[in-house]
Amino acid sequence: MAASTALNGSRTSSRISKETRERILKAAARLAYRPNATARALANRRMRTLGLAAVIDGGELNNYFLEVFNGVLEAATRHEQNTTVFALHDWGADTARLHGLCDGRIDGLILLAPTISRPMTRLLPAHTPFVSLHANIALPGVINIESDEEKGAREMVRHLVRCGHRRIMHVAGPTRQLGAERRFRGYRRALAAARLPYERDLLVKAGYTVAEGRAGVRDWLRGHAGRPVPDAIFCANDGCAIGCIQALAEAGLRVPDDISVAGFDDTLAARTTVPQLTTVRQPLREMGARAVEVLLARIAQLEGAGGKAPDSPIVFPVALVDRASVSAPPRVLRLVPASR
Amino acid sequence: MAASTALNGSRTSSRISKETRERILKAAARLAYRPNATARALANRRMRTLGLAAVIDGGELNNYFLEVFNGVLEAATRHEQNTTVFALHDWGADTARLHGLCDGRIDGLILLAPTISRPMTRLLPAHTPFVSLHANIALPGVINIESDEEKGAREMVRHLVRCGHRRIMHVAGPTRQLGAERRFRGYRRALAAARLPYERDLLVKAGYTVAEGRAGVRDWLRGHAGRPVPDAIFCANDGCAIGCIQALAEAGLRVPDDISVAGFDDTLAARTTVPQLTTVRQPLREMGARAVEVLLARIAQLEGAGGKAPDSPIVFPVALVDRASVSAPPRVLRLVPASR
DNA sequence: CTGAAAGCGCTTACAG
DNA sequence: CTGAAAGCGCTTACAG
Repeated sequence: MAASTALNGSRTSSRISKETRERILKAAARLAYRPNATARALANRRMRTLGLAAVIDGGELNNYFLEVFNGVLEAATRHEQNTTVFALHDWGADTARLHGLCDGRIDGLILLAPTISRPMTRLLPAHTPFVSLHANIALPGVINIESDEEKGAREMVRHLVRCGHRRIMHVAGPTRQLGAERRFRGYRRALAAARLPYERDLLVKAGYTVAEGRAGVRDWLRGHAGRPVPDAIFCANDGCAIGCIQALAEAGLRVPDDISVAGFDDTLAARTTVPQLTTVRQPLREMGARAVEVLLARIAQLEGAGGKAPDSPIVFPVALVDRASVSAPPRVLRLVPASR
Repeated sequence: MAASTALNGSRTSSRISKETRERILKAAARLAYRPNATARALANRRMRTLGLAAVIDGGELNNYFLEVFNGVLEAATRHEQNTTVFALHDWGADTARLHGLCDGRIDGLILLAPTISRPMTRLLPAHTPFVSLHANIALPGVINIESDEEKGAREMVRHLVRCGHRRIMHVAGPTRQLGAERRFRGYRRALAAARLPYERDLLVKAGYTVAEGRAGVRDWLRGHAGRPVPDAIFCANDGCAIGCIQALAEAGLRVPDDISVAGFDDTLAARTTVPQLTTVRQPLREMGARAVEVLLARIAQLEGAGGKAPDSPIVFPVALVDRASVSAPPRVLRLVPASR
């Protein structure tokens, strides 16, 4: 008992004499004593570790994950919490697996971009605090962290228009994904605001991966040989923007000389590509850090330790990042080259 | 007792009657019973979670980490192990922090690219199984997983020579880093084998980040205005190769038309850059997965459960991946443009 | 086949 | 100020 309170500085009814405390501390140092974490967790009902559940998209964690994870890890470390990562293959099939994690090994869980259907919502473990990031629907009792994606899309398209572009293509993200829909909506609103027509032919349905962006744009180009290329392409995220640039390069079109391309997210990939991407920055890292803070507040709240967690969604602002992949349109009309 | 053995199917002296077992199982299902992980861990001395310690380089986890982590996570999930990630800022300063992790919360630890000095080696926690990946020095009692980096470098430079390049620059990684040294050595050996001179002026000391690659090459170009550019550049990793391409682009030099650039590692970045990088593939994902397997074998071994862990380093083969950033040298001599 | 008991290594009222 | 005791929720010999 004396050892426990001396080592933890915890406040019980008990006081320890200076002498005893020092004797304990000295002995602990000599023995390189480490309190056993599992015994402590069992007694405290607190593991001091947070979970991060992410779907591995196409078999691998991507740059979006990396960015958020950097923020999560930073904040968790700052609060002396460990972080354990759970890779799911599918939110639908693996919702059950989440229960296996809520067995005392974590104190709370961050759901990363969960696409959970309304009925499945009731299958979520009941007694574990959650926070979600970019959730597709509002999960009951779960605070969601998101950003103003529609506005970001609007501003990017407005920027393209200001640069002189008129025929602006949109390479869209996964259908029925809330974020992708918001970006698409922002695109249409910005066109309308600029009194530009929305042309169905300039919408390419792709997804968030490089491969999908590449395939989508490649197919479009194949189907439009000899016709004019768009002035600019607004892609639903950085990943498919990169795929898009690859497809353009294969067709002999240069970015931004022949055609401008913009992304969304500002992940590491936007900075480590040539040309660097003009994109909409979501502060993913800060959002990840915030998820940790909110989750910790929620845990403290449930423990009755005061601390109020917010209960409405937290919306982060977005910002346009102007780099090298967007410029003014070329003077001469570019046509889609015949495919090789 | 009956519940425990029925639920775990564990083999004690005890047998449970079919009836009792079924009654237990049914009750467990009805109550949605989950054994508490910490209590279980306390009794078993086994948490079923593995740690991954990584230094966050320049404030963020990078593509190298992402690649390895994908493999670690995949293998850990397959073996029903959780994975917790520890971010260190510095191997020197934070070696002590590792002790805080070896307190029962993990069963073993993967050290990712540790640069631990010889004397610090004795400060590592003694009773936790370790595996290292790309360790700078052999850690006593720790199995290291690495790849044949020197050979990879040799083959890449040989490939450049075969493409017709003669003046081949090397953008080097961090000094005193074993891997970077091996790559540099491979470069020199390949030059010697091709009877090409090693020119000190064609060595740029950079590092593994995009920023360092960019700055290194930019400075070199500034210092060589009006002089011929190299035929090709072999970079110590993909990150600095991308920085290199950015610096070349800023100077108006195109890859691979004006100059060829090769990377090393084959991280996600190599595939998501335009042009896609010709690079040396280290099977980072497989190496991460293997780290898990070896660690698990080591844990089983220490538990006396048989299972032999290897004790000499495991060396993975490398492979040249020929993509778009390397081609034959241009017909005309390129000079470094005057800086703008 | 079944169940009482001790133990894993901590924390925290509680009685002296 | 100090220490004996109970409890956190499991597992596993051990005696019936």
